[in-house]
Formats: sequence, C-alpha cells, structure tokens
Amino acid sequence: MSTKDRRQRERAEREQRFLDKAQELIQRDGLLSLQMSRIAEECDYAIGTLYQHFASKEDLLVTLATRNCLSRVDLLERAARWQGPTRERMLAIALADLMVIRAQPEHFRLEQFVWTDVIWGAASAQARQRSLEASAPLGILVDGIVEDAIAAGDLRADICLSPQAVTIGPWMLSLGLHTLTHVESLLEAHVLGDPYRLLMKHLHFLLNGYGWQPLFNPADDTALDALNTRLCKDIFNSPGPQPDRIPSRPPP
Amino acid sequence: MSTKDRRQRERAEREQRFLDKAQELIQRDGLLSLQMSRIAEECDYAIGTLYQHFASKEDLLVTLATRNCLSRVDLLERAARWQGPTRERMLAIALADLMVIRAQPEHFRLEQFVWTDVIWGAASAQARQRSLEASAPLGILVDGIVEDAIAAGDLRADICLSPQAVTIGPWMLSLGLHTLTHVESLLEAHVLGDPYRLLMKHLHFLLNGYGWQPLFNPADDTALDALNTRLCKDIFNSPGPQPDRIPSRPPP
DNA sequence: TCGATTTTTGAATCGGATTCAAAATGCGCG
DNA sequence: CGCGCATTTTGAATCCGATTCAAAAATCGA
Repeated sequence: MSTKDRRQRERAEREQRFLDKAQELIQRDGLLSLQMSRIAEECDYAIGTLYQHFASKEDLLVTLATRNCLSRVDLLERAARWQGPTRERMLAIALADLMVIRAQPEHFRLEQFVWTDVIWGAASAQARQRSLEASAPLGILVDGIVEDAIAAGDLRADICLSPQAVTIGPWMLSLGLHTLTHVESLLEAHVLGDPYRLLMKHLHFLLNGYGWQPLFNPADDTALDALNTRLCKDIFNSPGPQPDRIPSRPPP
Repeated sequence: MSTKDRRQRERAEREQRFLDKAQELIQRDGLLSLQMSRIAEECDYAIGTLYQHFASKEDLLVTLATRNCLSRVDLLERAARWQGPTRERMLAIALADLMVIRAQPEHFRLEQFVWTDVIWGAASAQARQRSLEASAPLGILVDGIVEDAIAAGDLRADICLSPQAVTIGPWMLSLGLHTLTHVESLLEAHVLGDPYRLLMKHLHFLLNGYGWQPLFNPADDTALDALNTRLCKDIFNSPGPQPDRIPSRPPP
C-alpha cells in the first residue's frame, strides 16, 4: 500500500502548497483581489487541479482559515497548560491571541470574512465541519482554565455561569475589539491609545467583575505592562505584542 | 428653483426605493444571492439607473447598512436620554441593540459583511465617510452616559479610561456576542442557553468590574429578567426581546 | 506492452457586475 | 409650438473571474 500512501501524502502536500500560495497572495494583494486562477498559475498547476482540492473559492477560504486556526493551537495550549495562577492563564490566552493577530492581521481579516454569512453559507458542509472541529479543542482548553479556577477557589463556585459561558466573555471582548480595530478608521486611535492595552484593561475589569482572584487594578499602567511582559516572557518566551507607539497624552 | 428641488426629491425617493428593494431581496433570498440587475428590474428601472445612485454593489451595501444604522438612532436616543440611573441607561443601550438585532438579524449580518475588509475596502470613500458619520452620533450619545455616570458619582472619576474607552467595553461584548451567535452552529445553544441573557449577564459583570453603581448580582435570574422587562417597558414601551425558549437545565 | 483507470489540463462556459453609446426626456428660448 | 441643447435613462454589449468538463496525459495492473 505504500504507493497509495505516497499519493495521498503528495496530494496533501500539494494542498498545503495551494494554501501557502493563497496566503501569500492575500498578503501581497489583499483578500479582495484573490483569484483562483492565479493561485493555480503561480503553483504551476491547472485550474482544474486546484478545484480537485477545493470545491469552490469559499471552500478554499474556509480551509485556509481553519489551517490558521490550527496553527494557533500550540500557542494557546502553552498558555492553557502553563503552571500558574488561573487568572494569569486566562490572560495569557488573550495575550496569545493578541500576539498572533498583531503579527498576522490578515489571519483575522480572513476569519472575519469567512464567518460572514455570505462565505460560511456558501462553503461546503465538509469545510464548515472541519472548521468547527478545529476550533473545538481551543474552547475545551479554555473551559479547562475556568474549571481549574473554580476548583482552586479563584472563582466562586456559585457563579451563575457554566465554564463555557464564562469562557465566552473574554472571547466576546477579544473578538469585538479586533473587529472594531480592523474596521479602518472606525476607532480613533488617538483618543483611545493602543487598542490592545485597552483590551487587556477591559479584560481585567471583566475578570474582576467575575470576582476572579487575585483581583487586579487596571488603572495601574505600570503593573499592567509588567504583568503582560512577565507573562509573555514566562509562557511564550517572547517580548510580547509590541504596542503601537502612540504617545499617550502627557498628564496635565 | 422648485423644479430642481422636485427633481432632487424624486431622486432621493427613488434611491430609497432601491434600498427598500435591496433589503427586501436580502430578506427573501439572502445576501449571498443579491443581484444588482434584480434590484433594478424589480423597481422597473434599467440597471444603468441603479448605477447612477450607487457606484458599485459595495457602495449600495454600505449605504444600506448606513441607513439601517440611522434607523436605530431614535431607539438608542430614547435609551440614552431616559431619565434614570446611569447604569440602567447603559443597559438600555445594550437592550435596544439586542431588540433590533433580534427583530432584524439581517441587519446585523449585513453590517458584519460590510465591515469586512473586502466590502469596506471596495466601497467608495464617500460611502465610507457617510457610514462613519452615521455612527458617530451614537458613540457620542453613549459616551454621554459614561460622563453622566462619572458626574453622578456612579462611576469613579479615577477609572483609568476615557469615557470613549469605557463605552467601547459594552460595545465589544455586544459585537462579539452577536458575531459568535450569527456563525451558524459555532455556539452550542443548548449548553449556553439564551445568548442574549448571556450577554446581559456578562455586561453586568463588566459593569460591576468598572464599579458602576449600583452593583447588580447577575446570578439572580429573576431579578435580571425583572430588570430587563422593566427597562424595556419604561423606556421602549415594549415587552422586550423575546428570549429563545430554550429550556434551562433543571437544577440537579 | 496494452488497455483500463485515474489524474491533470485549460479552453469553453456561465453568471453577474459594470460600461457606454444611443434613445428618450426635460428644458429654455424664439 | 417647435427647435436645439443638456440631462437622464436605457439595456445590450463588455468584461471579469469562477467553475465545468471533454480531451489528453499519466499511472496502474496484468
């Protein structure tokens, strides 16, 4: 059966090359002008071959978004499995997300587009299925943090939400912020400062609202930065998301 | 100059009819299958005429989304101007948003699509400009609530965020939740219960996190429902968003 | 080596957005 | 009212790009 195996592997490799190229073209010319024919052309295959892998353009996009999602798993896993206070693990998830999107804004844009009715609805059930399967483990990972927090007494057991329902709170915040941030000029950066610091502050407020111990005062900018830096260093061995260099208004 | 005026008015009316028809077609057949030619046809105009109003399909979509946004202004204005505790006014904004989206999920889908790089980037600068101008007053309205809250002492003056930056918190939550909710089958409703109750709970947690007085315990489902119902009745004179009738799990 | 089967190819097709030259209409003036 | 100019409307033609599919090529099994 080795022949069949090899075939299978080569096919998979080709599919990855198509996806790589799509990613590259999106990066270069934007999602707007992505053309199926150019993907095939630049990979030196005929269009028909491309269509053997992806039933439609929408399918390709969903698949690409799914791959991007999978590529984040190890990072988030590191955050979730890190041996540290549960609250910091939850923060780390948000930080990881944030670093990824900082580094690859295109990934977010694609995801946003793919989740749109128009694309999601036009993709094959298969592609959708796989996409959901890819993100499910992430959810479970994060839910685990909440469970640990309850077990450790960091979060009151009588909080009126299931672990999944808690998880979804930070998720809403992140998703909402990234969405707003990526709508060109909707947010006036000069008024709000670095959007990612904003996210972290709101996240702290929300976690404080849950009563997630130990509480943290988001007003303390220095401590906030120190915390972020420490987490990024300890967990990801990275300097962390570089803040936009928007000068904060000098104190009056 | 009355001739010219009349012309102008008739033109504007026609534009509204085009937008109405677009809305209707989206409602009927989905955003995916919206065709410029059909909009024109069903309004008994030639395609070219449609293109006198909208430079492109993207422009039409952005314009439609803008109109939808404007149609919400009076509702939100009612919430913002209502004479009541600042915290309840903020809640009312979220409730209003929620009722609108409940009643017109298509509006949200359209907005989501329009904010996508692909559409937003392809629309004319004009259309984008007008869209931004339409949402700006809403922002100011909500910012005003935060300012009032600080002035009234409901919110500590030394909160580390500008009014706009506070405003954005609930906005992130709403936007994030609606986004998640509208991705078919991403959220497992049976695990989470009614997504809108979930939103209100998280909103309370967030406001509690800000220390926005008077604090409220989201664990008290009865009080939560009562509050929502009261606000909807007092402010909007409406029974409020009908919750999905997903039976909550019986207590073990 | 040969026919059967699978895979690849890319020209042809199709759908739908957009254009634009011609036709129609509106308007001011003698 | 009729005429010529300006504006508006029209919809067939064009263009673009996704998708198809019949033919060609490659692979396979005997």
